[in-house]
Amino acid sequence: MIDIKRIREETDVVRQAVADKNMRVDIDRILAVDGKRRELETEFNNLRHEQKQAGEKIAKAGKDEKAALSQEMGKVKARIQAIEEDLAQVEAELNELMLTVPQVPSPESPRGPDASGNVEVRKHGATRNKADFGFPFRDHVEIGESLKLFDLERGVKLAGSRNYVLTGAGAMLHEAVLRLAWDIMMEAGFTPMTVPVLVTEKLMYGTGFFPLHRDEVYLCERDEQCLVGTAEVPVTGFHGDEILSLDELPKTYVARSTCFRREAGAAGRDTRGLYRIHFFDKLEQVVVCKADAAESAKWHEKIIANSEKTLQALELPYRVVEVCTGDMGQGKYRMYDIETWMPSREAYSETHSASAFHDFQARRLNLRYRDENGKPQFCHTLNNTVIASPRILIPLLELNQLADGGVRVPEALRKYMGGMERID
RNA sequence: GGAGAGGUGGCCGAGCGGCUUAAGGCAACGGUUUGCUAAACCGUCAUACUCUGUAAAGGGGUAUCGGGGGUUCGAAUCCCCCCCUCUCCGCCA
Repeated sequence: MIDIKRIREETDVVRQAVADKNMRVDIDRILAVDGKRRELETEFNNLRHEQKQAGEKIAKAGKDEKAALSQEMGKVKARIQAIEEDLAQVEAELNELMLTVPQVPSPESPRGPDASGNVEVRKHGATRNKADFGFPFRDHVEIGESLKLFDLERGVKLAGSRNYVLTGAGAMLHEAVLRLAWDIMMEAGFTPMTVPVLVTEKLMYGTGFFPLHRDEVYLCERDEQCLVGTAEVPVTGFHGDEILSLDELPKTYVARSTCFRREAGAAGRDTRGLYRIHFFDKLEQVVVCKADAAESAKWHEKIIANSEKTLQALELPYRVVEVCTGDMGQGKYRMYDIETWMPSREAYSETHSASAFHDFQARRLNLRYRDENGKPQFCHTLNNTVIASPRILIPLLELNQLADGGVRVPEALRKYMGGMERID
């Protein structure tokens, strides 16, 4: 959500944001409905004022006068009820429209229509293609099946397409990666938490996933709850409807959760292996800080650094990409993806996503703090993947495969795997 | 899942149709007093929208007593539905 005043006062800026983000939002309609709302509200307020004053008079009046006044106020009551009905309708429409208005992106974000407009910021580590291995390259599916690291067929048997079961050393590797990431975040001083993964719809609106991305979410409609696609949802919502004091900011949280995604728009895409699946585990970092662009930007850098540190510990080559306006999504102010090199795809592929929202989520969540002058302000929120598995196992297995068919375990993971140096 | 009791400002807690613009207390903040601290005393002490107004400020109005609907000239107060919390019972990792 953005401030409606901004739509009134900086209409062109908002229009440009809609265009830059490749969205369609009827700004004129919003302005019209907002005007109508204010008109009705003023009338409502005036009538209520009249009603309240009359109420005082009636309380003190004699019997006859009381009856006369009451009858008179009956008319006012009817008008108030009519206006209330109109107002409710207008407010509902305005709210619905407002939920679709994008955050105005950073002037520094590259402008572009889609992923093609994203800009590489930096690279780390040496990449290797299939031909560079010096022995017949096997992709992660072949490695996993031969070493019994996961079972895709039985995953489908249990839960349908895009499901899987990690087994044996595969499950161990999955846990090891998450535990390494956990320890890195503990060292960074973030506060760990466990959070519900089945949450209210209100929270999905609050974090900006609804209404636009409803199709991508599993609904438990009988209970009016949703399975989250990321721990960002409950963690960012943790302080919703609160006014934090300045001295308790920033809040730096990290939470592991299973993430559920319908992948509704991706039918037929990335169907092989563990790349695009309906559930996975992710360690997510979330920062809530004061509404200061520089402060917010500083934390954005910090949470990206945490993720890079994790990838470096895993010895994985990656690049950081700045996401352009057309690809960043409705709520984002600025966004970076980290893409890890995957030899089977002969490409860097998205494994992390670092977003700065400014006050977009905080407004929807009513997440505030009291500033230096004691005035409530909306916080800024940010989040980034620390590690998501099993997707990260794709480059991990492929890049560490050995000529003899085994897989080398990276140094940093060995202590989480009982000292195991290789998987055979 | 069954039975009962509740949900009022940052917290405690009164109010159960119109002298409530939500009493009183605690905490917090500002001030007076003081050698310092404490105490005492005085003051401030919700949020949102809106109108008015200013260099800042300020002032007026409306809404909000878990959420929604209803009754009434008038609802924190009465009625209905929902949500949540607590106690007891049942079930359970």
